[in-house]
Amino acid sequence: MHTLYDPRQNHIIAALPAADFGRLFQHLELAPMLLGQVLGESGGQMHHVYFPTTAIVSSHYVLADGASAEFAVIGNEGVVGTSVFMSGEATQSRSVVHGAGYAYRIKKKVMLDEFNRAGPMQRLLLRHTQSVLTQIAQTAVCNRHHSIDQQLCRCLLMRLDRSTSGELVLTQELIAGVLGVRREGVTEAAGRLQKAGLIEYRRGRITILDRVGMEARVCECYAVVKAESDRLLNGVRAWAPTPCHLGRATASGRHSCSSVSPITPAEYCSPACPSGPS
Amino acid sequence: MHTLYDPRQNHIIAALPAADFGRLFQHLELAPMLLGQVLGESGGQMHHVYFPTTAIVSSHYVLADGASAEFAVIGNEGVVGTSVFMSGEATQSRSVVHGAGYAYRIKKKVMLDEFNRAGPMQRLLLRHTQSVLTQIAQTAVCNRHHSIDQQLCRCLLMRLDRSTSGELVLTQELIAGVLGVRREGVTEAAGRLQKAGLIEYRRGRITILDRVGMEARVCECYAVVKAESDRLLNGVRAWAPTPCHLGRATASGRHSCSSVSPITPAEYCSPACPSGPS
DNA sequence: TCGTATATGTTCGTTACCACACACACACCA
DNA sequence: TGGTGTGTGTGTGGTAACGAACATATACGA
Repeated sequence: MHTLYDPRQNHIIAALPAADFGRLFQHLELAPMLLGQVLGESGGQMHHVYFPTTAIVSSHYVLADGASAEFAVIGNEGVVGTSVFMSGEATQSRSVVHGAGYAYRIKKKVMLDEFNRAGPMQRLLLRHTQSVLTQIAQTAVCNRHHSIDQQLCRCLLMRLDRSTSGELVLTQELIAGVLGVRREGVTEAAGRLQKAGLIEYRRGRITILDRVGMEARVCECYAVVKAESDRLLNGVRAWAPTPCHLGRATASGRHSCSSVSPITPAEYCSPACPSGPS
Repeated sequence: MHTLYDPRQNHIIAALPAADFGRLFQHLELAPMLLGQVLGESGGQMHHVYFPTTAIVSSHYVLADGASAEFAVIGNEGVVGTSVFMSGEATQSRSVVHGAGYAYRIKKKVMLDEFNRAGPMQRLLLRHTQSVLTQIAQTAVCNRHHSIDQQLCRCLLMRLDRSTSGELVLTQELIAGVLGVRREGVTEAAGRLQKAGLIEYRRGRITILDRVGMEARVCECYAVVKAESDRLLNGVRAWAPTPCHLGRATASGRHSCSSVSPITPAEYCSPACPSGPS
């Protein structure tokens, strides 16, 4: 359907109505994303907004002493550079390419103008920002409560979801930086996963052998973030319902009191609802 | 200047131009916020957006096993219920009143209409959301790298900043839930702070005796979040400059390349720039 | 083909935090 | 005034992750 280089490989671009897409098309610039390339530096401004197609971008914080931790992974489901339209001007985070590939980028000013039209693009961008917000919050809790093993699973699965091939190109050193733990800790955790037959790796390349096994070992954070991301993305595409297992705290039916949402109440807890964490 | 019950005690409301404020005024409803009151449940929808004046609200995640961790504290500088205008419909977080007081609330639909005017209110809300985003991300990193002592300091200082009195009403049990650690850990940390003469406490009431000492002991996260919050807030009020110490990674002058921002470049690094962390 | 940089594996003692158990004490109400 | 509940203090042992030092293996270019 799509050619190899089609901006609509990015879900946000793909969700745009034809008119909006047509207007933006001429401003979309194909940008090769090299492993390790820095898109946005902490405290700096971004001059473009990036819509990854095959690339994977990691956003993380770097503390004064050099310690860091990732709080979001963005692939072709999202956009890098939310601070541009969030009126933030600068961002406190650092965005680095963790999976080589391509992205389409748009100049900051063009993006701002498009955002200020308050049309579909604005809605899409805000939804995505909301999903990133969820991802960050979940990461905060995950960092507090879950083991390195679980977080390694989460890290790998999130990257696999955004990867075109089944093999991930990343070193344990890099993962350690991402998770904010020691490299040795990652070596040990990865060793355990390999011994369990879940993954296989060699010098900077990791292959997930048993996806189901990984999902059984990962903490709930992975499923929650994925479900929320899917919900918000589907929401902008086809106004799909909230997955029912997300409403565990209000299962008494508060969902149905929606008055302004375009979601069809009758669709709640449809068969398409993904299964929750084990 | 303000009466005791004035919505403009909330900084976002206060930053609205007269015309916008006038339009919204009739929809602002004073709501007493009781300690422990739940404003938004995980997975549920919010029917109002809250602008705290004297109340303090804590947003946190609750994991499936009941473990939790706070990722944002919101007082009169912000707004509770961002998911309403972020097109999210539902939120994955839980918002609880941690400081009794008042807030003004607006019905969801009114808020949405106002947001979709794409005027000053939208800009204000997006800026605040960006600041919350920073707060969450920093919390994620803080949870990973910093000690309970430091996080307790951060927790207390953030609440003190948003409190009207110098005495905080919260138990160690509550703090433990906020930080996502054991109650005993908080007892020990609080004991150390008291022994050092920084705080004084008795059964559910904590007084900060030595603010400077607390700021010396807290991790950088407190200062970073506060600076970013101030920057974004000042930005919406008087289009004030980015505090110079925030631009450490791009001190070579990338700030001044702003082309679409209404910030006056000449004002960068003005004398009003707050001092950074020690 | 070999040298080298880089990635991974392994060990040690140390530390912060956890889980559980229980003693104490203040505040409030009957 | 004395009971009761809730908040706080303390101790014991266990564990996950840390910090540092070092051993080994792989990929790749000279």
